[in-house]
Amino acid sequence: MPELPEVEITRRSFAQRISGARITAARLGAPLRWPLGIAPDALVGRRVKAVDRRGKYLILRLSNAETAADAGVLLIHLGMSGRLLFADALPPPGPHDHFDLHTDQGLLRLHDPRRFGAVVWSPSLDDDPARKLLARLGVEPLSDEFDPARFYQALRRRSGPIKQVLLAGGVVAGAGNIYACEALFEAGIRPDTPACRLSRSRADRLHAAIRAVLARAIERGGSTLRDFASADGQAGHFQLDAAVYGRAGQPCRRCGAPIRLMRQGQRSTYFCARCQRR
DNA sequence: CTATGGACCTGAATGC
DNA sequence: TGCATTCAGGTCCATA
Repeated sequence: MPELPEVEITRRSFAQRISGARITAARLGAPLRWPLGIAPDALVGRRVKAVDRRGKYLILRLSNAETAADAGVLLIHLGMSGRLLFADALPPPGPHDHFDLHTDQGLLRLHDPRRFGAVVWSPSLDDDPARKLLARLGVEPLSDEFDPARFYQALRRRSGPIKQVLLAGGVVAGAGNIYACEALFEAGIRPDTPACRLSRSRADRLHAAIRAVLARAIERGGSTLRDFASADGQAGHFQLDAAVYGRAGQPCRRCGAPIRLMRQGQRSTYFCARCQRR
């Protein structure tokens, strides 16, 4: 479900409301992608200081309720079908509700039918398992660290198709299947172009397109393809703006040629063969 | 080191 | 109607 914009929208929808909350209980459901790494009861008495984001991970920073000392982090990943809810009260957990964090300011729940998501406790971001999970992520696309010259240099070292390089997230984090397709359309680049063959000026266009597409998607509240909603239940609207994603056979909004669909590494890639060139 | 394919899991949509 | 197949917003791991 969630790429960077959906994760960021989710973060914004409950970060303020949960900030400072004292954990009163925690419950696990069916196993997720990785084990929690701590007994749920051991979380009781800690506070949620802040909610940050790195790539597609949410980071709940915990502190000891009495001493205010740092008390680890909870990394939350939504996988393909995950979604968070945060409310004063929620119905009893159903078969797809795999993590409940009860606090004195509300109940945070992870709902994830496919269970590719995860909730992982780590002593700090610099310790495993958080360190290991975050180590492979590329730069944050909306930060100053993402700059055109370094982006171009990083692409020169990759021979794979640019779409798959973006999806892998090792160069720049956060673009998934929707936004990788959309950014490549906006930059006029065919998704199967070898990353190392992009000129500096085309890499610059792609750099700008990635930023613009992700920023616009956040403004629109993310994409709701089937069931995405923020932690307070708001659906997103970016899917209505999509130029190529999910539009196979429909006319390109720019030139009218039919949008094409191809497989790249067992993922669907949508593109306009007239507007996007190698 | 990089690139590729398989694995994980459930539910909805499609095809015969 | 029923059953099999395909596809879905991610990413880790083994293999070459």
